[in-house]
Amino acid sequence: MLTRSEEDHLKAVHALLGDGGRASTNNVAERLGTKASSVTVMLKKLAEKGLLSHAPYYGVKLTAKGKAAALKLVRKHRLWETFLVERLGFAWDEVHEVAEQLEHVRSEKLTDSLAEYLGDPAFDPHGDPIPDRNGRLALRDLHPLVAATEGQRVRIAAVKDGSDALLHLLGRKGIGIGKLLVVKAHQEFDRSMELEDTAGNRISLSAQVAGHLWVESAPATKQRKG
Amino acid sequence: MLTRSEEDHLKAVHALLGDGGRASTNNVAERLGTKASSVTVMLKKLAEKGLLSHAPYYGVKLTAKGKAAALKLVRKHRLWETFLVERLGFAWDEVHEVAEQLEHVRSEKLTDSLAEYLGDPAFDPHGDPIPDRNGRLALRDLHPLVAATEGQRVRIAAVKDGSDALLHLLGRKGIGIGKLLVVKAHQEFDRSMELEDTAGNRISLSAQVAGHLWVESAPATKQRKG
DNA sequence: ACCTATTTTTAGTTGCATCTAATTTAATTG
DNA sequence: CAATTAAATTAGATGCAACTAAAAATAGGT
Ligand SMILES: [Mn+2]
Ligand SMILES: [Mn+2]
Ligand SMILES: [Mn+2]
Ligand SMILES: [Mn+2]
Repeated sequence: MLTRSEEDHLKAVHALLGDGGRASTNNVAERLGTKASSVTVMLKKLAEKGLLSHAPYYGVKLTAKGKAAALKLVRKHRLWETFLVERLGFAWDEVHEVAEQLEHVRSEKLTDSLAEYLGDPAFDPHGDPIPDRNGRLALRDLHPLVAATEGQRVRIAAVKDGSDALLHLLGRKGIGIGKLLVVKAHQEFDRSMELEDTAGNRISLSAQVAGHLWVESAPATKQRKG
Repeated sequence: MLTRSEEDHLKAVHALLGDGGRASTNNVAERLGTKASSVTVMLKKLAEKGLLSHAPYYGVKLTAKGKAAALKLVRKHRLWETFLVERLGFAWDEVHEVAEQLEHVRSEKLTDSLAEYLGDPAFDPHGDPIPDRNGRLALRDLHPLVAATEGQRVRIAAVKDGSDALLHLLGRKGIGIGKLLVVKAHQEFDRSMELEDTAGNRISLSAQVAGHLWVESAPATKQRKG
């Protein structure tokens, strides 16, 4: 049985490794708002419990057991986010903090009932995939928006590493998951992008904002969502 | 800001006092599955924070602030129970433990959105009243089932202090909140009761079980629920 | 290859929530 | 009303999760 703190550390390690990155002690500490020394102690404890292997001064690697446990937490976090947005009417920039608490509620039945209630969603409100009961993730062919060429039609598919402030800004600009856009221009000067939505509205995104957006190529004919 | 343990102690004190009873250190400890010495320490802390007054060796009384905080917790607990039963399909004997966790999730917006989503219910799955935003409870005229006279029509309105095992048993006997029953007989010998439902099925309840049930008198003509 | 800056770990401390054991206070009863 | 019993509190210990400060190990630059 993991404590709440152990769960948060495990999830942080998983998230950092998942980005192809390395889960350094400092990285984890920064993500959790604690200090490196505290993280070292927790990593030792997680290693003790067989969730990861820890080579002091080198780094950390999740075991199969650790990976499975982390995916369960990710599943719970994203299911709750989905519930908050789709059922309770939260904005997508208001859910993270609450889901951060809800993910620790312990009940297999709760998680599975919630998933079923929501229609076993494959993606959360930020476009992140929701692991299924067995930890499997839906696969998609995503591209960074900033790599899209002028004239290309794209559909917003995910916001990666989006702070609440970024999400709020995007919301105000009318950008959400599923939104169809046409790339109008890449500005050489500041690498900002000009886009146009299906209603003909112009949307300008700074390089910093656009860099967080991932898209699917959108066939000109078919269309899923406004 | 209260810790989870402080919240649980406050809620226990409120529940024990509410039954007209006294919230003795031992009562609280038993309710929480801890020891009296631990409770003393927590009561001192809650008194420190202005939620209750504690006269050592005498007893404890909630302040207005403490009462309000306790009612908020009760509200959250019962709203979650309602959600679990009405939306996620939990049985009424499966929700307490999970709600015991969910009640500690901190978010005003979550509580209010959940209440609204559920249609601002006034009673939880066990027939207990759900405090509104301002801590107000719906009033009803309830009577103990064991005081009902032979031939009387009653509607099950609440199960008081029901363990999960009791709730499960009642469920198996087909008894739930809103159920209409006619009292057929009180057995002198063991104080058990014979009842009949609207479909003509006979239900026999031991004194121990019947003692937990509270009813409204049911007018012979009008009828709310099967 | 050595020195230095950075990262990580270890050691020792604090606050919290529990426990057991000892003490104190209150209640009961002969 | 004194003695006994029961209840509550205090004292001291433990485990957890954090911290700061000190030590150790690694990585880079000359
Ligand atoms: Mn969390
Ligand atoms: Mn998300
Ligand atoms: Mn609780
Ligand atoms: Mn209830």
